[in-house]
Amino acid sequence: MDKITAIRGFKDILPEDARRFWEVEFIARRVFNSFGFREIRTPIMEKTELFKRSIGETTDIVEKEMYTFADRDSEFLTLRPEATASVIRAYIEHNMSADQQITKLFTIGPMFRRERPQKGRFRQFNQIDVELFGEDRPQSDAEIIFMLMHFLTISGLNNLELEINSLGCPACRPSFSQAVIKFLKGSEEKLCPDCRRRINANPLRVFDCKVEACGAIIANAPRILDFLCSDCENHFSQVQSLLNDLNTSFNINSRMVRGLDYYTKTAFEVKTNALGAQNAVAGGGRYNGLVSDLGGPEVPGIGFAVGFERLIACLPEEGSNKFKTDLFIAALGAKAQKMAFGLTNELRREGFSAEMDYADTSLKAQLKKADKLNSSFTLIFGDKEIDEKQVLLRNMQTKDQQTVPLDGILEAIIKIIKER
RNA sequence: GUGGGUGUAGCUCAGCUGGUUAGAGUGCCGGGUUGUGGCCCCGGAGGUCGAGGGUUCGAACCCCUUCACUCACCCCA
Repeated sequence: MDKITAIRGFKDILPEDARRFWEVEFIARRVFNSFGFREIRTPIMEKTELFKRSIGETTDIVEKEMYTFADRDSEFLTLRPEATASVIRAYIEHNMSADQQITKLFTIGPMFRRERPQKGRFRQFNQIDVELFGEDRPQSDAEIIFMLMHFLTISGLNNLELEINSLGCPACRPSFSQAVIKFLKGSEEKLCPDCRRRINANPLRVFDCKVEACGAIIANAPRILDFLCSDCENHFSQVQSLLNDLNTSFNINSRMVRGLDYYTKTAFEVKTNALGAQNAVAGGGRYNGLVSDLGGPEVPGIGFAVGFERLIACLPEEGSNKFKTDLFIAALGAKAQKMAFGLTNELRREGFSAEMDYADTSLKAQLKKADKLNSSFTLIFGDKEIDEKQVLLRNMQTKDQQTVPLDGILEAIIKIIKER
């Protein structure tokens, strides 16, 4: 019989990692709440149309990376490849813009993209996603970037590099795009095959090509920042100055483009050196036209996504965070076993972690098990102790052993555990 | 979708130019202590050598096919 394994690119999160996920989620909720963001949970599947309209028909994500299938009534559904579209859909659907001028939301959960897996890249992966609607002033850009950096820092990451750029808006980006295409066509022969393809498909992508020859050419390419309209330019310089006020250091990367079509004005990325080729731990930007594109009101928005697995991969290895057990009960003989079974579960009902060995093996084996479970105390008793109405309580660290009257044993144990 | 690397015990890995019962460390179970854990000593269990085919007297090792994992490209968190 063949073993059934997990789907390629889908990973089990084993207990040790699950705990780290839990810890980071806990920090995320606390930080985001203090900045006024509230959690929303949206379905992991949406109508395919939603992603086509938001992410862009010609992006790689939509063209070849989505898990899309026909439902039984032949409607096309897609496992979400990112969260922004779903959050905006919910924002529109529940008329949240009518509720308050500014809406701050975050969501945490799995995303799906059918890419070839590699370090830091999986087909199912988790993102922490934050969105802010209804505010276009540069303060909101700076605030959300500041919050992101703060969150990553107190999660335990260091050596982070924040890069920002402005991608312009529908008023100024087209002239830049044209200038880029013109420039690239001028030196088309010297570009790598990928970039030649990109000239037509997605010209801005040429900017982060890793081929050296392309890099040399691109160094002289037009820069988006020279093409910004006065509104975008003003916005961008204010974002910079506000970030400076918040002591948030950054680099301007005029060659940074973002993969999704909907970004306008501010775009940002956080990079780390601990991830191999997939070095972006978080990325985001402003998307002022997206809400209305999806059928909602004219509401500006800005947001970011953190790669959960990538974040955790950057965290320093921490050692002894072993699972702890308050009490192990070593029972010898049938009568003691029966009593231990009740005691173990009563203790659990009181909120303490308790374990025992149903196998009724040697005391040595049971103590070994207690040790393995990292228990603070072990209660030891057999027929002799039951007859004498006195049981033994062993402190596993100090090896001290005391006798405890069997009468009122539960309360006595709880008291001792609490005192520890 | 394209390219490179790797598949041997639960885990990490040895295994020489092909040679007969495939090893180590660690983990697991037991014993040394008839009722006392960690350290130490001793013993045991655990493998269709990723799968299928081929070459050969003989294959973990060579050849072909295939699958999986992994890294990188593409792209992205």
